[in-house]
Amino acid sequence: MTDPSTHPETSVHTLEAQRRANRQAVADLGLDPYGSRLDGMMDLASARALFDEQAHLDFQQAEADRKALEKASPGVTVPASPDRRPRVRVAGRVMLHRDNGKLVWMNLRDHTDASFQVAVSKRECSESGFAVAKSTDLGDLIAVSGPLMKTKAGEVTLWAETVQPCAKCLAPPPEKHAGLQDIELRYRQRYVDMWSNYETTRVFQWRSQIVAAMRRRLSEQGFLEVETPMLQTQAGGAAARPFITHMNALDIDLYMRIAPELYLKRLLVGGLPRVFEINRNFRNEGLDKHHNPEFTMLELYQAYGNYHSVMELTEDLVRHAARAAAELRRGEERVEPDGPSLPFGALQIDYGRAFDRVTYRELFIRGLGFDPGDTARVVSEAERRGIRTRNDRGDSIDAVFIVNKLFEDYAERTLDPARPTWIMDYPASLSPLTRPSRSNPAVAERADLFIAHMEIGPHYTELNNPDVQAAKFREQLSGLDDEESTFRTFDEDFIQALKVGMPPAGGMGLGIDRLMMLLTNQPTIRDVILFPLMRPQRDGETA
RNA sequence: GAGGGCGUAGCUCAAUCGGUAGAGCAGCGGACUUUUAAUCCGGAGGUUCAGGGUUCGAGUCCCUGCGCCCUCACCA
Repeated sequence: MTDPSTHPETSVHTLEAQRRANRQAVADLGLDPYGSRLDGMMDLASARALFDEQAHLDFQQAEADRKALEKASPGVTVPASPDRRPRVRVAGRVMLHRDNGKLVWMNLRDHTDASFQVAVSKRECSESGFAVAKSTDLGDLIAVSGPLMKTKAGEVTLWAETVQPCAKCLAPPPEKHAGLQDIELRYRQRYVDMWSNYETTRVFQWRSQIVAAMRRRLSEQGFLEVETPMLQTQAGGAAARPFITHMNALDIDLYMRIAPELYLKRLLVGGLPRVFEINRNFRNEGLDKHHNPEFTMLELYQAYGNYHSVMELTEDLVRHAARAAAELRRGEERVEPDGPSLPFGALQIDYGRAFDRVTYRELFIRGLGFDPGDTARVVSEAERRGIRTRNDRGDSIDAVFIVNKLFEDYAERTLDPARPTWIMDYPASLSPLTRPSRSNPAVAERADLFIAHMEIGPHYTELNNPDVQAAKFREQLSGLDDEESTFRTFDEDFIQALKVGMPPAGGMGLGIDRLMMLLTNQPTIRDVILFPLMRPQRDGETA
């Protein structure tokens, strides 16, 4: 292995070469530019909070008195002023560097504070600390210790006594005011995006804390978090194309899961009445501002519940999450601290009031002006609007799919995006795997939550009759084309589990990424996923 | 998968009808002990995404490829 630092001639850019030289200047002081263990460290926000106004004023006064006395009595040595100012040791990334000659001003950033001011004076700082400050580049990590004071302009500042290098930033940093703007670079080099654009770090801190609040809420309500297989021998629980991988030891193909559903239901059979999982699903499909091939889903099952009971649960959970988000985002414009209402782009979404409820049929009539059961009208209206009513072979497409196309294009869009809304009671024929309503077998006991025109999560009354489930599996399999039938199989073991007896249950899935877009006000799913999938770069390639 | 847009200095962005590729920041040399995107003086920095073509002349027009973004399609 060759150390690139000892071979700077290998196409090292000028700017990096300069930084390597500055790193050498630190090494020449006898210091390790890459630092070492430091105890008694404090984050920047905690340090700032420790500032003591009175101690600062007392010290200033004492110093003024001392200097006056020295002036009045030349030759007399006056003892140093008593200093009760809190002393702290902090570390951070250097965001700004203002070198005034014998006084260097820097602004540090860490995960708690976007800008924390440090002053390094040749008079008060250690000799090596001052030298380190002089050779510091933007983007370096440094540790600083000293008392907290306030400048003339009123800014809390660490007046450094020591400055130590922690890590050199050899890569030239983004523009110091605008930050890293290039969208592609922000995703590819998230580690630069995060420190350069402080908002990015905050969004991911919020995401983690909001999900933690949701976990606590579910735990309080008796739900147990579990982890079920991601590598599955058959990809079940949803209708989606899976990723296929291969296991060498058993020489079998495996599927990355598209949903945990069939395993979570096995746990209901096993006797856990309330289970949930927050984890990744993988779907081998397109990607856009609402889809990433791997995404995080909260899936939950409640024994002895139904779709109404899990709707109530979700409504409480989402409201609770919104409250947590509002608490974290307190002080932001259009954020109400107790959380009934949060901005999402131009919208202001109210999570406090009861979510709207509308049945599929009602919404269809509202959007289209006629009953979805009127098949002749459905076909004629579809044709009038240019929607296909025949497939490639010229056969009539089943009316229920035409109804749904009309529904998605003309009815869903009539929803108020600022009002979280449940669409309930989907046609049974559209939801073949859902339990039909006992009072009206034509509708499925299913509800879907929509916010800001995004589908957030389906809610179901689960099937627990093994014979009905088996029949529905078979029905689903019979209608598949060649491609689909390669990865859609009959899950014998799941049917076996249902034969053992699964309690009646409500189940739901909640798209965590989309919910986080809403609660952190981010326009695309990539902005709430730390490392969204990017096509690999083939640099240096010539045609 | 289809259509549209974009790709210029390390970063953020300009460049009129096809006519010598510019600025700010960063970086470099110098001055400066209360600065706030510090300021002042001086100098430096380019395979205009890659490859080909048209032209006296291409960042600009044409073709191909790569990547990103947007819209649509696919997609519980």
